[in-house]
Amino acid sequence: MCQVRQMDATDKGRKATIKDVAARAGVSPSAVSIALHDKPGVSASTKERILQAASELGWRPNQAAASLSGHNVHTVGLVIARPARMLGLEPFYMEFISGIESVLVRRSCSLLLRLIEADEEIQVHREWWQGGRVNGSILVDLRVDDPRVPALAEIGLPAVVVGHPSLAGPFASVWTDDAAAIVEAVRYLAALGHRRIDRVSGPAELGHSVIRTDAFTAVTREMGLEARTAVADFSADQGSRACRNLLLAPDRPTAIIFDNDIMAVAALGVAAEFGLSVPEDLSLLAWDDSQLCQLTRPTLSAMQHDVFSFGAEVTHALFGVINGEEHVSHPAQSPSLVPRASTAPPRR
Amino acid sequence: MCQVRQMDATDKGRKATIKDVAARAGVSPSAVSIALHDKPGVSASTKERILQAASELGWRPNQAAASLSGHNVHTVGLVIARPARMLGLEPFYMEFISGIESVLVRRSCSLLLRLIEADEEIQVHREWWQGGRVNGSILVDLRVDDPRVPALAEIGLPAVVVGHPSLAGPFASVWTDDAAAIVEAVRYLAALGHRRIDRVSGPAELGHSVIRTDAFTAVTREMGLEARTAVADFSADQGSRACRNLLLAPDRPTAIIFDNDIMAVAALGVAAEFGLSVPEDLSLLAWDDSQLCQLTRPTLSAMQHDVFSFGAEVTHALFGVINGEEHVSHPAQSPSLVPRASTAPPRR
DNA sequence: CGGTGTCCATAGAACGGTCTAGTGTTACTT
DNA sequence: AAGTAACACTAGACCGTTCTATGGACACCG
Repeated sequence: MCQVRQMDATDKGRKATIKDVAARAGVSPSAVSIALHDKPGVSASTKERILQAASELGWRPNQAAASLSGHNVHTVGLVIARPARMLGLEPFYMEFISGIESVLVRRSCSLLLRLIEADEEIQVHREWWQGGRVNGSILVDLRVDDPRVPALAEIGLPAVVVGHPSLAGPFASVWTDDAAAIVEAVRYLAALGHRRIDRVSGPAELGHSVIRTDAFTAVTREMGLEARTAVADFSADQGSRACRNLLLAPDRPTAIIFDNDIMAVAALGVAAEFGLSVPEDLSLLAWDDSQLCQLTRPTLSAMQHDVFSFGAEVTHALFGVINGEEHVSHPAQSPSLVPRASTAPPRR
Repeated sequence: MCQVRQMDATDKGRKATIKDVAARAGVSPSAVSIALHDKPGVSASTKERILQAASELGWRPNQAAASLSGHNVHTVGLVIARPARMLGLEPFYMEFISGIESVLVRRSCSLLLRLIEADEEIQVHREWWQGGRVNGSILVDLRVDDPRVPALAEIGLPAVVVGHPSLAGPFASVWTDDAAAIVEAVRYLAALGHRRIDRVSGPAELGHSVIRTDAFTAVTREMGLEARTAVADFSADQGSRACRNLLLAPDRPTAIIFDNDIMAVAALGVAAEFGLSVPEDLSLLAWDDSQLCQLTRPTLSAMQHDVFSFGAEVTHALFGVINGEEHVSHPAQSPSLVPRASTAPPRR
């Protein structure tokens, strides 16, 4: 792909190296390294002189070189396996990334981000970790028996899993209690009087879909409700299709729960198609509350979840892992119900 | 900050190096390097054997090492100077980043992303470029006489500026013709019959705000319209405040143009506060069309702009620069007007 | 006065690649 | 058959750090 750095680039403003700094301060490169890292081994006065020289030359240590000798690279990795187009549409990831950055900023760290199409995620992480380009990574969208878990544990990548510990294997994890949230959602709708509650889930292979589906099945059965889950992929398209299918069934639901906000918004359109008014004929409940839910008419009730803080917490946990702390895993705040205009008792 | 990699990490799954591959294939490390890069110097059979050995060991060259010897690092940089919280709320950046990734994916490249708070952007780029961590960078949010331009040109960073060539100095740039778009917007509103058209702009120090403001002033004067620009910062808060100020003026506007979509959405709320109905009493026109504009009631007319493609084009241009191509600068598609329900002829 | 620490500072070997300047082999000229 | 060109391959320097030895200088101790 892209070529070697341009010639006209390298001869301009040749970068200062540790040697230049050492020469200017009249010491050896080793002394410079020691001074920079606040290690014992140079006198206060020499250190002063070295730092002075470094700042005069505008020198910052070359991280690639530092990484080669096994040092901190001030970078964490994130690989997302979704088509690029979708990333821009889904509020979740951007908020999550913002949350990550909010922690990184404080430590002057960067995020190495890669979107992939197929199943190359393990490769990418290997390359990043073994190539010393990241200090650790965040793993998202865990599937059941995710192959990443054994593979990345094997190479010793410091990582935090976003998802339930049951999915995380030996890795630390930060998760939301999706089962509890599903129970809360179902109880709420049942309390309003709904007896047939359906649900549109995310991809079945995702670990949290499974957890939610299991909890949903259990709680509805326990409460003696009619229930069904249709599977979609978080996109508006598949969300509306799934919603349509549910509404076409002979025993039409009076309430539907969605696994994200995009699909719930799409369902508003489907309800209109069917001539159903929301919430009188059909209640809709979204997940991953975002601005979207407040901008629609009617506004959407949602399981609210502070994704920004979630991202921050995950990143915080990752630094815990990197620093070798124990007991890093913990649940994040559970989604909580925000009733808005899209849920109400069923008609009659 | 974070520590050196953990011990229990490095002793697990020790990474294969070029030497291991060389040993297994029975050749020298140089031969491996040559084979990997498809350079002349090894026979077809040896090359085959080497690649075989490499794949058996799962070896990928260490990019930090490669970077040290002046090689491609498959990474481009992006620094954004906004508070982390805002990033998640504004659809623009996420779509822009998705567009960038859509091009990077095809070349197996990563994006190195950094959010900063103060004026440290030049530092970050220096570190990345001189440290061989990126092959080039994308510069966004250019200000008038932006200090980044001379500083980064000086160190020879390959970069593409997102913004008008007049802001880009020696750098290549990709830009939208904001002046033409402003003219289109004003002509449209004037054609509907509006005589007093106001505008809420982004921060005055941003280069494209200046360009839009100048064009706005020029075209309204030329057409003999009353016009005024209030300055905000793209946030919903400041957007509504600015909008309120404009509506409180004795000669109230019948139409307002906004510099992004968030502020336009916020203005819907302000109109409601004032008891003004949109579009009868007040027409609103947004910029940077996104899902938001279609989800509000009434839907918002907007200057539509394919931000995803824009990001892709910018990235494409950056690879052009990195590969030493000439004539990389070019305008991107101009925003075009999408009339929806928030614009109409003024009452009476 | 020799031995033993402590403190400063340095030399030099990694780290994992790339690349230049070779060294041997062949094969082809003449 | 000697000269040479083309090819296959390698030794070793180098990139910019960090880090482990190690060496001097000086003070303190017995």
